[in-house]
Amino acid sequence: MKGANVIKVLIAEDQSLILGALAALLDMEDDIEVVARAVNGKDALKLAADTSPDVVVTDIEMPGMTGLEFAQALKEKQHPAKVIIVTTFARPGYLRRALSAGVKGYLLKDAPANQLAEAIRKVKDGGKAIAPELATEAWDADDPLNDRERQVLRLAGEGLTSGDIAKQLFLSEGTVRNYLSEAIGKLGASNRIEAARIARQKGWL
Amino acid sequence: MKGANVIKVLIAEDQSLILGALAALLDMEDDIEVVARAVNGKDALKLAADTSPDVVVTDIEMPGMTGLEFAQALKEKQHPAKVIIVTTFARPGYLRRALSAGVKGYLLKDAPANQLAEAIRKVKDGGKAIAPELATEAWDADDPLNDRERQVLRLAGEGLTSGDIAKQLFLSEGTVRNYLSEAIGKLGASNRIEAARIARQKGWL
DNA sequence: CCGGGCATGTGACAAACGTCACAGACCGGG
DNA sequence: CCCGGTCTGTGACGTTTGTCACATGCCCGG
Repeated sequence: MKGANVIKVLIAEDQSLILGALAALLDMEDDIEVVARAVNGKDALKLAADTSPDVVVTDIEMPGMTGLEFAQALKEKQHPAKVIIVTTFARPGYLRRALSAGVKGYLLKDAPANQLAEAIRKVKDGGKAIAPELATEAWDADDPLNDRERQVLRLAGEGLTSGDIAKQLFLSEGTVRNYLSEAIGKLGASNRIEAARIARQKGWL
Repeated sequence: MKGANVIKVLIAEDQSLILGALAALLDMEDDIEVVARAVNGKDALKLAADTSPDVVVTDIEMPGMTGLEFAQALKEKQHPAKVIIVTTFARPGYLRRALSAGVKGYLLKDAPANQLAEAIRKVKDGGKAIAPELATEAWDADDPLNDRERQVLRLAGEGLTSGDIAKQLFLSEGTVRNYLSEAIGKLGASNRIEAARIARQKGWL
């Protein structure tokens, strides 16, 4: 549990207070050493190259580059570090995207505090650590929206009218209404507001 | 910095991982001792009575009883503990409600990690600790909504139709439309969706 | 008791929304 | 080449939304 056997960890988290607190939590473990901290994905990418951590712990929602994009980038660079996502959001869509980015762990912020260290050890040894409440329902539904529907729905969720959306996407208003109608149908909603809410909650944005 | 001079702290935070991490962070300080932890406002209230902490650090958004309601309750019981709010949300409405509940500190989760301990010491000594980015803009706008408008707008933001809202609140549909129209006007929005978005973002729910 | 707020309801109207059937354009595979 | 998708647009239709003027009832202070 010492010397060369220490697990080197990089933490990425945009809320500094949480970042510091997580670091303090992990530093209490004998076999874990926090070798670097980053407040966004870009910094994390650079620091990962410099400090070659064994495991990266990252949030998802960060300004600039999200944790998911960061994991994707690490994978493309064939960096050997294992990635663990720690997030507030139990959204199946997030987990799916995370897994296809090669992420090895996905924990929720309301998991017990000791699970983080456990997950790090497990992942370091080649295992996986997925939050149990998500492991099962991850595959309950695929994102049924296509790109246009997603774009239109996102803008509708901001409060734009069909006409506004049409102008922004260079479509006719009728077409926008058609896409919205499609999306509402696919999501089982009864209007654009509910549809946007559902899509957001599932992580389909 | 030891013995009777240690500051006794209670932490309330619904995300266990963050709760544990914050506790670890504070336990590193010689003059601070975490005497209790709670994952919601109700537990916090009971533990505050049992352990008589000097300072309570609490999140706002927790299931059941929010941090703001908790602060209010502590004040009504005339409990001597000072309250520090730690939250993600820089919403003027929240800060205002917090201050009128007698809260002594209001920090954002993206503040530097060492500020929490600093804030605790400051508040313990009778001072205040308000996140600087909020201190100024706290008074830029008052919540213009009345209770009915708030209720109606909240439901509208969920995607309910005017008719649904009317049934739920035992109002006529026309009245619901009137309240919505009022709210939309007051908030400078152009439809219910935008109005809900604005109100949510300002912390007026 | 009166007057003025406030909460609630009504009716009417234009605008926006949601649905549907359908049509042209394009693109790829057989 | 034609056939089948997918994307986009149109027109029509009934429904919901947003706005406004106005009515009713209720309570509180003078």
